[in-house]
Amino acid sequence: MSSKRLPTAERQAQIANAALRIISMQGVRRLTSAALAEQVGIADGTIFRHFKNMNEIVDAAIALFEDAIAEAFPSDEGPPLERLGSFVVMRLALVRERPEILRLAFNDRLAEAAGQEGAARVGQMVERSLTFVRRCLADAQERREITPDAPLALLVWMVIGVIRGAADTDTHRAPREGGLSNATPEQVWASLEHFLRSTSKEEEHQ
Amino acid sequence: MSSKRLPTAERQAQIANAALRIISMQGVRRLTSAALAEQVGIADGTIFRHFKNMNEIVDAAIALFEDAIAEAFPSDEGPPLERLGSFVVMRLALVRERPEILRLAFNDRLAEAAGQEGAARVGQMVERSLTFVRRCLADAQERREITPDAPLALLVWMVIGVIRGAADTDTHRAPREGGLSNATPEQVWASLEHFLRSTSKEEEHQ
Amino acid sequence: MSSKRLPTAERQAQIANAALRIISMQGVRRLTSAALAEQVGIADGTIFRHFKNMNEIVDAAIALFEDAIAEAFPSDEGPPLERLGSFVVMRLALVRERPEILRLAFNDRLAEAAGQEGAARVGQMVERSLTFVRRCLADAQERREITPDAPLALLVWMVIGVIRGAADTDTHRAPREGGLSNATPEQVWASLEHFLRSTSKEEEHQ
Amino acid sequence: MSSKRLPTAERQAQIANAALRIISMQGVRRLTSAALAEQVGIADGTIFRHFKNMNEIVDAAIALFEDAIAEAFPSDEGPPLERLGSFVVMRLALVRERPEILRLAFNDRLAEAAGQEGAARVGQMVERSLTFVRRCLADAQERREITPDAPLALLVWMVIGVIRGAADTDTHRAPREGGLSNATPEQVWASLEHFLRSTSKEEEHQ
DNA sequence: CATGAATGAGCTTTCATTCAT
DNA sequence: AATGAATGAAAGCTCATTCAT
Repeated sequence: MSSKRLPTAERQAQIANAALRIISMQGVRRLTSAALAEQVGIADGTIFRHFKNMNEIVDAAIALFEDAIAEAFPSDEGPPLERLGSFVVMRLALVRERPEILRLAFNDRLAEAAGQEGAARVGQMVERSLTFVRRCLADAQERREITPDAPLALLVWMVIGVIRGAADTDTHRAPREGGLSNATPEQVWASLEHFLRSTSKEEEHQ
Repeated sequence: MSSKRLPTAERQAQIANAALRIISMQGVRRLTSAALAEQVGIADGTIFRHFKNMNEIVDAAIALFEDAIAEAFPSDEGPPLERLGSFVVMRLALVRERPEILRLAFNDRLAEAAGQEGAARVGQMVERSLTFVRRCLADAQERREITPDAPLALLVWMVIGVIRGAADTDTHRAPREGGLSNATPEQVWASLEHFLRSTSKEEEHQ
Repeated sequence: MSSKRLPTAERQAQIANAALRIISMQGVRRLTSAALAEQVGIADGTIFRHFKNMNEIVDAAIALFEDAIAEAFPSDEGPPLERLGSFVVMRLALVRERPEILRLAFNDRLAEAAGQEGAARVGQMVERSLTFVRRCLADAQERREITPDAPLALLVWMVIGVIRGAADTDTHRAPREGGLSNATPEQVWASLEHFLRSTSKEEEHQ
Repeated sequence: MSSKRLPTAERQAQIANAALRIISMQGVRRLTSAALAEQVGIADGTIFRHFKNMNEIVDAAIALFEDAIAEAFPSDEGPPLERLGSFVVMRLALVRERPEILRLAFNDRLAEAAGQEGAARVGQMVERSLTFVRRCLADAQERREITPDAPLALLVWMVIGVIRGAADTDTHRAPREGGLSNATPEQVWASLEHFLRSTSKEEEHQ
């Protein structure tokens, strides 16, 4: 898959990506130095010219994951439901483009391969996403754009649930009637937003 | 952890349970015959008097999982939102009582340890749950108990998202302000139901 | 294969016979306590109620072998070719009736399973047979019943070769044209004797 | 017993040879990866960089056996007793030079270690040898160089018996009076040929 | 006597890691 | 930088042997 004598930086990237791919497609148990070497197209011993040991490879894979997630955060400015919309759309796009990334977030695989410290890093990114969503929703509730009497956590779970569902559907399962697999991220968000907003109308009418 | 000379059936149950626990708490890579033996309190060789090999242990663990999930299905009778309510409450209760079970469903760990065939079995239980939820929601939409213009898949993901969220919150993370960790399953469902129903009121007013 | 609560002596015989059978039909590597137990129809632990350990089982099997061989020795009296004839006929009969016995003699399997001391015992029985044949042939040479200028060892090997050949043919291979598999032991000996004697005629004619 | 860092091909040869040696000198049960590694002078894990598993090691050993036997076949041309003479001499030489080879042929050890398929391969080489001898003898009978009224199978067994006897004598037992251990292969064949031919003279005289 | 659960040593195999080439 | 042979520590599994029931 790869030729000879690349600079370490490039090889490191190849290896980290291969690790991410293997973990998310075949599982942690298959993440072996031999499997990595084969994917990258080098001899197994060569792996350790570029990384001190397997832990550092998983660290590098986590870094890739962190970067990808970090890029999929919209700005903190603007009206809450707009911020949330950007977030959802970006995440759904990420699901489509790099399905392996989000599969890891909802799935302790990377964490497992990474041990204590790595698990914490993955957990932090997840936490940061939850916090982002929570803040948007809290603001929206305050502005009465969505119903304020639904517990915040419930709303967060529902929004995150949609992203998870999309991640699962895209990767595991065949498209299904009533599914949203061929809806664009924007269409999905439109439906979700409409649904969230609709709950507040009721209050106004009261 | 255990006394001596138990009948095979009992040991098998102990071992399968230990496997479930290890996979869900420590990850597939830690599911070793030594770890199992230690948890059960027997020597490692003894494991294989009770199971032919590790695969069969994972199979047994999957069977436990299947049984637990199968028991957490309510009847198919009755009004849709009532059925859905029972389902959600049962699943949330399962999350509280046996947190390791649902962590597996949302988490390819068991599947990974189990290979092709085992993965399929886990997938089927998940699918069956999704189908149950989808049917309840479709019926509710038909009866106009919830808004009919939200895509069905979206609703399914939101409901499932709540269960997943509960599963994650309960196990991974410290309770948090705005969380629902100390709400009872019934309270969580009440909020969720209120929220779902509120969306249909709007239509009536139009 | 067997019922419950037999006296030790009987079980010992069953077990030793089973060992002989397994070694000669399936090979030393398959001689395990579990395999023995299964053949005899008892639980594996029970084996060691009747024998202290596997070595003693092999010893007992060797004893069976020794007895069978010892019984297949004719008297030392009489004209040499007659003695030799009895010997050959008895051995060929043994090949037919209990093929596993002679397969072991020509085959270090028992010896291998038995270690140093057991190997020596098997070797002794073989030696005793060789010596018997050698003596008959030497006497016959002296009496000019067979040619005296063939080296004795050569004659011994040829006679033993016939017995080995019969042992192999009977067990391994399908009967073949030109074979002797359906000749009686007596017929085989008649041919062999005729052949041996024929070599001496020549001398007489000189 | 060996230095470090040899190319795989060489190590494979070393390992296969060691396997052959161990099987024939110590028995199948002693053919363990540890024993092989020790003989070759490497660590046990290293064995499996050169062979996928023990089966393949036994296969390689069988290949060595096959090659050695195949080389010890003379041409099919020429007068039958001359062909047979070459065969016998070559085999006796093989016995002297590489005693482990022929011990395997007369001994199911390799076959046992090799399972079904391997056993068949060993059996074929044996069969091929028997066929060669049978054909020589049949031709010789037709030409009246040896007596035509001895059953062919009997003659085959006697000739093969001489080779077996030599193989056994050389390896197992101390040289003995009346033995042929210090006769050259050519001398043994001379005696054997003389003996075989002598049987036909008789007929001429009749 | 018989059973079968338990043990622990030993075997095959895998794998991260090192290092001579 | 790259290779691939070598290492040694597990991991999975087998088996003789013990012993509570």
